[in-house]
Amino acid sequence: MALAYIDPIDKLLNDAASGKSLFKNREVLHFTFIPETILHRDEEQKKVTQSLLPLLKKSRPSNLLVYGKPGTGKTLVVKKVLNKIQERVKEQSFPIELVYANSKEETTLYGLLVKFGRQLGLKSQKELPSTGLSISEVFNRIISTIEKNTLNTVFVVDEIDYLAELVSKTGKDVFYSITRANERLKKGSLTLVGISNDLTFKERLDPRVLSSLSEEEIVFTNYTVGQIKEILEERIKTAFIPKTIEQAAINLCSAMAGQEHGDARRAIDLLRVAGEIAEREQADLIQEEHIRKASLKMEEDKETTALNSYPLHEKLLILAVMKANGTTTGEIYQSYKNLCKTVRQKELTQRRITQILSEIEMTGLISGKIIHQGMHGRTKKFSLTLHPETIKKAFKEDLTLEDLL
DNA sequence: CCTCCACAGGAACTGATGGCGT
DNA sequence: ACGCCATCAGTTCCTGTGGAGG
Repeated sequence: MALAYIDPIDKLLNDAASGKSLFKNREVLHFTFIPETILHRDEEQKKVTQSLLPLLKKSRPSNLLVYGKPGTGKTLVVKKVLNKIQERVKEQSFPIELVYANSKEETTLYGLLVKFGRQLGLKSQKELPSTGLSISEVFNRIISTIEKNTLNTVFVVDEIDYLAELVSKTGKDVFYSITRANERLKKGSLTLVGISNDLTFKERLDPRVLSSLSEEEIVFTNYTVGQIKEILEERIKTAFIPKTIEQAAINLCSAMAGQEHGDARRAIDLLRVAGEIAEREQADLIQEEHIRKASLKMEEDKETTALNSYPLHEKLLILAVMKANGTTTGEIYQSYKNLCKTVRQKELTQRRITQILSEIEMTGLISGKIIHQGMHGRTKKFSLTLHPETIKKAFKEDLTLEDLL
């Protein structure tokens, strides 16, 4: 007699296969995927194109600075325009070389320059080692390749404010070198397109750099809730099978993203995650409820990955903050020292701890507030902004922290 | 009005890492 | 083999500070 055993794996696989998919083309819901239509950005597209027009005539356009909050399509528009121009010029003997780098992804100035160099054809370690050279040497090599091949280069620096930070930290004049590189070039040219989220970052820049960097400026305005809705609907047409998503869900999704400074990327992500959740639940309609779940999930995922990516002492500190919730640096430090003792770790100095605390604060996992207690001195009070359960769950895998939970 | 607390947070430095050019 | 360069985590030393309590 056959056993009435149903393999749980088979069951899940069967269910998944029989359950219908809500997606027609999931790819469309990734913001990086460049769609044919970028809605509500005609003005900006025009402006960007206009300022880069000189490239067609083999001359160097002004350096360009593009501002806008996250998810306003800045990067998309810039990339699209440049790609089109590049295509146009392909047949001509004066090619445009397009290099793109996101300063946020590169932790160092050196890394950023290397990334540029790589895209310009300095592929091998020999031509451009990933470490060991001085920054000016890397820069010289980049310049000489441009010259050698007579390239019209366009450097797109995303999140240029981060780069500005890096530069100021090391005290190097790279910006200045880049913006004035054209004076050194006998052949070829170099145009800088900076993209920034921070409208105030200019003020922190060296005035000499500023004058040549921001020859032209374009500001991307935030999307309104209505515009986000239209963008979503456009994507939904290609991404989902018709009639799988409730109108109310779309409204909620655009409203949620709209409140957060009109971030279209977030809205699209939200929709995708909601779709995935609905699919897993075998629902055949995406409803408001799924959007809410998706929002929660994304929030939690973000927190968990952030927590897990911290090194040991940062984790210990978060635990210390958790144990001594809502208390001062001094108390947290005590608590932290105890934790160190139990896991047999050498404790760091208080100076370092304050630094780490403010680093963690920046990511938003904890929040701090400076308080003055008169003759009891000045201190900072920290408290968790997330659920202790989330932390416990995230740290469970870390063996060194096992017995602290 | 002055004092003095309990830290905040800047600056400069160290030591390790990793890899260059010569 | 040697000096050099960039970077990172961490340390040492430091100056600055709002207001309760004298």
